[in-house]
Amino acid sequence: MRYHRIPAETVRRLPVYLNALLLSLQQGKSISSSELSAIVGINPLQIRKDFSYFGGFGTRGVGYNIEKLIKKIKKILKLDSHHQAVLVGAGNLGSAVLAYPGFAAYGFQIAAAYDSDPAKIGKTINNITIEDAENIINLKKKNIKIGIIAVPRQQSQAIAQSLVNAGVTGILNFSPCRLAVPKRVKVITINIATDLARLPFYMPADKKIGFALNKRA
Amino acid sequence: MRYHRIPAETVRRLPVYLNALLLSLQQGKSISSSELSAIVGINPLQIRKDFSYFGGFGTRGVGYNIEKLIKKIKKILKLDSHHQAVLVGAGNLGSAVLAYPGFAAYGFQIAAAYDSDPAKIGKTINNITIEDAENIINLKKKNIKIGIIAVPRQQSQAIAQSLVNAGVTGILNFSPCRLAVPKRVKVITINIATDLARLPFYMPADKKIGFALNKRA
DNA sequence: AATACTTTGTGAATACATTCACAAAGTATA
DNA sequence: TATACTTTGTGAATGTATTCACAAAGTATT
Ligand SMILES: NC(=O)c1ccc[n+]([C@@H]2O[C@H](COP(=O)([O-])OP(=O)(O)OC[C@H]3O[C@@H](n4cnc5c(N)ncnc54)[C@H](O)[C@@H]3O)[C@@H](O)[C@H]2O)c1
Ligand SMILES: NC(=O)c1ccc[n+]([C@@H]2O[C@H](COP(=O)([O-])OP(=O)(O)OC[C@H]3O[C@@H](n4cnc5c(N)ncnc54)[C@H](O)[C@@H]3O)[C@@H](O)[C@H]2O)c1
Repeated sequence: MRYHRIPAETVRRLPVYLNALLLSLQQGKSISSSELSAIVGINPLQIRKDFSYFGGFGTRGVGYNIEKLIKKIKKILKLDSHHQAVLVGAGNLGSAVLAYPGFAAYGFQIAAAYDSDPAKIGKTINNITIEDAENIINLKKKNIKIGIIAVPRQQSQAIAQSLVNAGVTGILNFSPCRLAVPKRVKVITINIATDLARLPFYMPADKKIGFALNKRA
Repeated sequence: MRYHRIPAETVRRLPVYLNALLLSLQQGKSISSSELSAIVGINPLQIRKDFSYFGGFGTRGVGYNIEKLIKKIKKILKLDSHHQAVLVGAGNLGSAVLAYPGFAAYGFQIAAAYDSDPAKIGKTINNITIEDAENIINLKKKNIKIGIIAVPRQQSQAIAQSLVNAGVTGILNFSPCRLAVPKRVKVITINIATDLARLPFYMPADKKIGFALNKRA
């Protein structure tokens, strides 16, 4: 079981498989790579290769035991234990994240939320009372190692710094900017605007109807 | 100028460069690949290689003319014309997207929003009045070709179908599922939960203090 | 038990992406 | 104008990821 050496692209796909497998639990006991492929839209050969990186454990002629596979993927991704996270910035996006129930399936729980706006501090969303961002200290003692940043771009670096100082070693960042952090801290940035911005590149160009008519004439 | 042949990874980075360049416009007239690198956190060699795919246009010894570079990237990404989009699902996440002013910098404008909840239909967010999702028809006539999906997972496929029927050829999907669409339609899925789920994999394991003490003793 | 069929698993081949090494073309300075 | 310096640009080399071809190991059927 060589946990290192798992390709980054495989690590990116594993949670997608996990998501599909959790939904397939009711369907039956086992699932084949081609059935899984139909759900997630990833080539079955790729799926088998991905699983092979941490040791084959399907049964030939049948497929993969779903429960076993879920356990295995959770272990690889370190999702076999629960994770507490804090949210910083309870604005539009932050509130949506705070209200989302879907993180629990992966073992995540948002344990606290922070903002700097006095109008927001003290309010409660989804049973979490928003605290003053000044109080982001010693999260390690509460066993919190994940921070979610949803503050304006200009404030993100300072917040990242506070989180790291408080003991956070993993950050999910929604701000459209790079965060400078120590090497041991992992940052995953979700940049909604840049994802939207590459959509037109892949879209077909408009057909010029006038031109088509000209060709006909 | 071979617009095809641009690597997918380069297309992914171009909007990131664009974002940084728009912010650098005030700073000066030109920017070097290493200065840009400092902002975006991407190796300068990689940056130059990326730009070289659509023809070198920096000046050696100086760098790249920022305005010219912005124009060029916008053209490649087809962001030189404006794009109208519709949002479907004005819930927590959808409302955040609707309220976000940052898409305008890339030439995007949300022209309409839809929901199926009678309690939401008729409400106005950011000058957009939410319409009944039944009315997603003939968007092509209004020159709308981009749809943003922020409805619950179970409803996403049906909404995708409606959007495609209405003439949409590009979809930004926030639902944690695959969407089956015709080949000509491009889907980019942002799956916040799966991005969060691969964070623990990269985070350092806890140091067991007790064990460390034992070693000392 | 033999045969046909299904599905996993893997080394090798291919495709794709990044990095290297260095030439080319500019600026700045004496 | 020569020399030093800076920065871009690119073919080749290296590294990473995907796909191919096929063996291996199971199930189902006769
Ligand atoms: N909403 C979107 O669709 C969207 C899209 C792309 C990117 N983003 C990015 O996500 C981030 C959040 O966006 P949003 O739309 O929720 O913005 P928002 O303005 O609605 O929310 C930001 C929140 O952060 C709080 N805040 C500001 N400074 C703070 C500080 N120092 N400490 C703690 N809290 C602080 C504000 O009080 C506010 O509640 C931004 O960086 C934005 O660029 C959002
Ligand atoms: N909020 C998050 O942080 C988060 C994180 C990960 C994924 N997501 C995904 O994003 C999507 C939206 O999440 P959300 O938190 O905004 O959910 P939400 O429940 O707050 O909003 C969903 C909205 O869609 C509307 N809707 C339902 N069926 C519809 C239909 N047929 N046509 C039009 N509108 C319809 C609902 O009325 C509601 O307003 C979901 O698929 C969710 O899984 C959200």
